[in-house]
Amino acid sequence: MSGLRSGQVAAAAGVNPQTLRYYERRGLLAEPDRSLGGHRLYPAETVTVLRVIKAAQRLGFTLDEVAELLDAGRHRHGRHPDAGLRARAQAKLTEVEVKIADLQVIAGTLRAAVKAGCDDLVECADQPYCPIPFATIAPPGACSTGSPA
Amino acid sequence: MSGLRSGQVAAAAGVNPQTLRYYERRGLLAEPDRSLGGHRLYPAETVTVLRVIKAAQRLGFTLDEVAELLDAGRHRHGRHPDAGLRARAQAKLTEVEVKIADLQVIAGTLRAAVKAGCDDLVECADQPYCPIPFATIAPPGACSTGSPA
DNA sequence: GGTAAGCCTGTACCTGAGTACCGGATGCAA
DNA sequence: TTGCATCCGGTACTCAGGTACAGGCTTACC
Repeated sequence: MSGLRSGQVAAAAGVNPQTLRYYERRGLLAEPDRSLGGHRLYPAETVTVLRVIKAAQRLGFTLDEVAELLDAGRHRHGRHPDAGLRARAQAKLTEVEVKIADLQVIAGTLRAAVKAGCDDLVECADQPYCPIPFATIAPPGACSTGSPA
Repeated sequence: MSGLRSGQVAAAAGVNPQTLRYYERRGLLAEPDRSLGGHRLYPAETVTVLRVIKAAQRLGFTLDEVAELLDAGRHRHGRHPDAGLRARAQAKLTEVEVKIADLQVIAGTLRAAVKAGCDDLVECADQPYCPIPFATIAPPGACSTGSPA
């Protein structure tokens, strides 16, 4: 027995072996047991944890957020309402929806630019027919929510 | 006369003065004339160029891409079809559309997770009812285009 | 001509998520 | 027991798009 070596875990989860140490530093993976010589020996469930991390990242969570999510799961869930995955997923969903709306505005602008046949940005900027909103263009995420939280 | 000083240009365009030097290094802004003492003196149109840069960034172009776009505009347009703003805007539009589709998949997954009431990622990963696709989750942008270019 | 604000160059730092390299130690199989 | 793959730690680097700081010079106004 003993456990899986870092290379095995990395291969099984499809990540770079260095990433395991990185996640350990970041608090996403618990420090595993060691062999007598100091090599890491992981329990099999580490592979699951890694898959979970990758899935959460895919859903838009940062590593810090993933670390909190994992922690929230470990410390008995349901303590206070913000801590759970459900609430955070809801918040992240809102974020993603805002981002989608933002990109849709951008797509609309690009479509208009293509249609209008703009072919030189600097020249265009002075023309009245150019659909690109040079002056009023907002930084990403600046709109749609009334107050900055 | 002489031109605008860097602080004036930066203020007029709403950017950090350091950013002007940064853009100059990156090839987005031409090297301006200097005063006898070595201070930069910008023509008024630089403010327009900065606004254009910011607008293009907002539309999803990287600074390298913006530099190319500006260059393409300067070197007489219409040479070959890829070079123009129109073609690039079309390509960028496709990129943005892919990103939107990707985020919509993510939003759908988050909605499903909220609805299913998942509350602990690691536990969830072993449950059959959990809607989060841990195993099959793809890296961003991996789908929808058949071959990796 | 004095003084303060502004500008100069060069270098270092920031975020986020890793990846790469180094010299040395360990694990495992033949 | 030898040899080689793997792993160790620590450090440095990557990408993108800036931002900050230090130490010194210039400009502008009174």
